[in-house]
Amino acid sequence: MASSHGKQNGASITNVAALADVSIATVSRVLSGRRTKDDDIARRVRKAAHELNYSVNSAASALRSDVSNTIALSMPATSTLMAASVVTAVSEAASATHMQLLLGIDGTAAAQHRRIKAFCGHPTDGIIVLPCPRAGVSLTRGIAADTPIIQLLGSTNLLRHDWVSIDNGASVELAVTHVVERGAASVAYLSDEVGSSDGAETLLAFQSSLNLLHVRADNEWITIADGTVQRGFSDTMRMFAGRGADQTPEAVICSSSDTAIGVLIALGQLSINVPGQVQVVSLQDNEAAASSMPALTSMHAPLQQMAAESLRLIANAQTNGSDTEMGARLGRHVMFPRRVIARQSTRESNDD
Amino acid sequence: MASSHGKQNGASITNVAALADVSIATVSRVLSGRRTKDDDIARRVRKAAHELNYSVNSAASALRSDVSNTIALSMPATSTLMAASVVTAVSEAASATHMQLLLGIDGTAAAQHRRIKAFCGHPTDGIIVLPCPRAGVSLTRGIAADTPIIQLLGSTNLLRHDWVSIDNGASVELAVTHVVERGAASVAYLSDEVGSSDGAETLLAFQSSLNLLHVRADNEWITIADGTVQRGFSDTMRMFAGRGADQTPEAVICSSSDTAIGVLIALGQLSINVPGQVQVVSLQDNEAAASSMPALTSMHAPLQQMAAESLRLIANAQTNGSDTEMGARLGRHVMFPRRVIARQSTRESNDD
DNA sequence: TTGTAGGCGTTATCAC
DNA sequence: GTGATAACGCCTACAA
Repeated sequence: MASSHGKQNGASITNVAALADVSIATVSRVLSGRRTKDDDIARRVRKAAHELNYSVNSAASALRSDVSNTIALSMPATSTLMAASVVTAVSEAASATHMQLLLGIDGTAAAQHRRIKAFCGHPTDGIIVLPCPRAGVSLTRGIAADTPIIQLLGSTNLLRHDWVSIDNGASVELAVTHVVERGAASVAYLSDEVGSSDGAETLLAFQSSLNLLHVRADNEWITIADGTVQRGFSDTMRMFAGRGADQTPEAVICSSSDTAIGVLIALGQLSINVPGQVQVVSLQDNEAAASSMPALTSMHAPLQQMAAESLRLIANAQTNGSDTEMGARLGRHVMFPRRVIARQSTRESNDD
Repeated sequence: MASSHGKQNGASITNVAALADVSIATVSRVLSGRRTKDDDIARRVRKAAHELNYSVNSAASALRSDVSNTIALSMPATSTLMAASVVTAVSEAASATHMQLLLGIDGTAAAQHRRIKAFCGHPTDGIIVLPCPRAGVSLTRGIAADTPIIQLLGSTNLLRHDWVSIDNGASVELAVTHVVERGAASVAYLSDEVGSSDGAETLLAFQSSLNLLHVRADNEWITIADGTVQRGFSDTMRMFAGRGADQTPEAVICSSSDTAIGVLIALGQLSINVPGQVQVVSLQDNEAAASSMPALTSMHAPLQQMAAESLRLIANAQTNGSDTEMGARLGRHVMFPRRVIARQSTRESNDD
């Protein structure tokens, strides 16, 4: 008769010990790798465990050892591709270190606050937090847990803990460098709304890159608007229609991939060759970028590395403990620039 | 001095009991709502718990009671908007029932198999599985757990358990009905590749809808290709350029939103009014659909309801237990049609 | 209604 | 290196 509860497969460490004819302590040691030798006993234990389809009850393990091999991830409720990529990256990083991943998605800062608090109650080795768009510094107020918390992404360090984020300035500089290395001497920039600090920071970095790399950019080549396909289409029509090559930029950098695809379609209508006459780059990748014609060169955050770094910081915080004074501490800040994914909308490098 | 382990906030049920001057049993009962009265004792307990920032140790709770309030979700590693929406929906459904969510993302069927097995080891009340694209029926081979497993989405029932999926046929019929109710008598269909069984099923259902609703669709109005913006643009140019109104469809249905946006841009170039002369609908929603000009009417799966239904099936399976014979059982199959999100690219309904 | 005590499955501590 | 035993924090019969 099966258990009437949601109980797991009946096999426990006791059954394995009985079958292997050893003590439960030995079973525990063999299966957790705390035993060096690989003799007959070890084999017997592993065989018994396999036969019984045994796997440790992580609740009991966590209860006794205070190590849960579980990390938690708290995110805002944005159904964007970026969010999906973050989840995937963190999940893979967790798997790589044999950790389970607990996920909580919340729409408001208040809900996220409760979520983080609940995570602290769970036996969790660490918590990764992507702050809600409009969250304040009170996100971890009143949460005095020993559990290490680290912030991933976001524009400011809300949690006052370790922080892993994107280097927007370095990213746009890399984009400009990319097209310049491939022969462009003048660049247009179709910017996001600068309401967000990210947008403003990126625009600023773009302008300083111009000086740094001796690139021309007329004022009317820098536009600020939404990130739609149509915006890219209309901006490009206005910028390129009926003008000679010396009155138009040799490269277009867009904040969003959708905008860049609008640019590609408009240039196609105008019979302007990409990447021959004009190169196009997007600062952010999306699903459509790889399948556009020509395929769009775009940038994306190295989320795998950022997730791995987050886990490293958690592991590090655990060994260090909270022995350091926590007064006005702001934690480490690790920044990663986006990487260029070179596709057909930019030329072969001159360096090759 | 803080604990040197990754230990949680020091407060345990014993501390709360001491501070409230009651026994731990009373604390447990009050906090789990198993005590009806709301007298002074209950208040004292809650106050003490709050002051100590106490939250139950779920590992201990799960160990003792065999109910973990945790469900697991196993997904393939596709960084798509759909995947993000599924995760969000399941997370919200879990939160609504006060469940924690354990997430595992895997790229291969073999990895997913291991993942599901690992989930069974954890104290988990149920497992929701989105099968990897090319997974076989061996996905749960050798996993004889009492933990209920249910399949979410996918084209075939791989797990031979309860299954919650999308009704593609009903969805496309709803799309055709939508434009017909708004005055269209002829419809074009820009289909996905029919390599997937989903695509073929949808195309078939589209054709049967034509008869059912007495709608005209010339052969050349039905095209099968990729789901890009450019495809929509070029198909539309070919279909509409230089033709009179009696030679063109009054509505265009697209499998993908990107394709539909290409259609919108092309119709704009041809000065054909949307939705006045031609209505446009996409069978799938994406980020860009709401911000296109005009905003794109599209469909999306009712993932919140599907997630809630999944949890309901899990809860149901728990009470039923595995007392029913498991021989050739295939489980219940619950199908949901996509819903129409009416935006500007289709007209006001005649019924209004 | 309340308190007491036993046990969930595992790991840590101790003797051997 | 091995085995007996005590904890981990909580829930729940059972007794009061």
